[in-house]
Amino acid sequence: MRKSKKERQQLLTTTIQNNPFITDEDLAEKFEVSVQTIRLDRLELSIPELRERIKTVAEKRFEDEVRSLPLEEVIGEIIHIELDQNAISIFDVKKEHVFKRNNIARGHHVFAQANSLAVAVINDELALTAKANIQFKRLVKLSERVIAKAKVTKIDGNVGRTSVEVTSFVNNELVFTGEFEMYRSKNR
Amino acid sequence: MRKSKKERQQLLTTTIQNNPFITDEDLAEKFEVSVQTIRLDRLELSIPELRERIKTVAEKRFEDEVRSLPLEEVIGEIIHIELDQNAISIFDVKKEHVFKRNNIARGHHVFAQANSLAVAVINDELALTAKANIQFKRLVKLSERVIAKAKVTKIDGNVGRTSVEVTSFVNNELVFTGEFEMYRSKNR
DNA sequence: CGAGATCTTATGACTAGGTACTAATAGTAG
DNA sequence: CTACTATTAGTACCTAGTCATAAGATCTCG
Repeated sequence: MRKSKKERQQLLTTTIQNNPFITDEDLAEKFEVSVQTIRLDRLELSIPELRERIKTVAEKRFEDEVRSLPLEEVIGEIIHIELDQNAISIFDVKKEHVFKRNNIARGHHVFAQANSLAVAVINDELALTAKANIQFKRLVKLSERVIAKAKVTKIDGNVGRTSVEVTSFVNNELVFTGEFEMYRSKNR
Repeated sequence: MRKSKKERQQLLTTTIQNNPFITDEDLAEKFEVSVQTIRLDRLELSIPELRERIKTVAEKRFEDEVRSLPLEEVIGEIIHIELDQNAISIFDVKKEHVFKRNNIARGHHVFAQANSLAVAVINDELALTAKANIQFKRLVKLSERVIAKAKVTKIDGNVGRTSVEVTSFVNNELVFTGEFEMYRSKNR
């Protein structure tokens, strides 16, 4: 039994919400219409294509992961700080921070140092990472000393966001850069 | 300065781990090699393509969502149960379960009924949804009564997984089906 | 140094899952 | 019947690859 357009579109919305991984072809089969009709429906309903939907779900997951890092604890030792200005921390790479087979530091330790410093430099105990754009420039090895320098580049009081740039060095060689966008609780 | 293949591949692994959303083209630029070389590297390292990586991240997120539903509470009323065999529950759709504009039930309530029944039918207090393959067949409306029937289709003691099939009806009309794969704590 | 091995690059054919556009057909209402 | 809406089909193009082949560049070792 064929459904009315109105009915089909409503069920389509629900179906996609509950399974973002479904192709237009499978939807066409499920609703007993052509692929083109499904696409017209999606267009009308402003529902993005499969890959875009998947990407959106994945980005949420990625954000979740970035956020769930242990922010309470500063990774490394802060040797200088001017709140809402800049800060510097030192992190010595130890055995437990590296892969056993090659003594290369796991990426997330370097990231964690930078991220926690980005949090610490903000004059707000409840600051939280909203977004991060990061780059690893060079491998970091066992026994190396990572110097992270954080600089607050923008404070936007209206939307409660603060931008922090972190660069990390080993012996004056750049090993990591990150641009962090942070929530501040004061204006949230 | 160009890196050795070995060095490049190690850094490539880390870079992708930390940013699964990066294209081969961006990687090629970053490492100052051709796109083909990046692809050969990925092949050698068994790192999947962008879209596959994104899908994997998204699937994890989706699973997280399915799992984070409130499983402790049975949605609806259980009117029949034979543990590790089958079960039936009733769920009356109320005002708070529907969209205001059209009185159609939000998909996740129908799912939650089925999922919680799948949990309840298992003779294990700590059962958890590992995976679900679900289909909405028909819209469910305000004041309709959803009858969910769960059947345990497979108990695999070795890997601690149990399969449960749930079908939901309104006035004997099929509105939802789901196949749930559950963790059981006893053999986990 | 030269040969062989390894690595890198380029090209072409193909895939999946679309978007955008055009046009024809079918169904419905006045 | 006409006008409108809904549906279907087809074409050209896109992105981000995979796979295969082959040539060029670089490295290593005798």
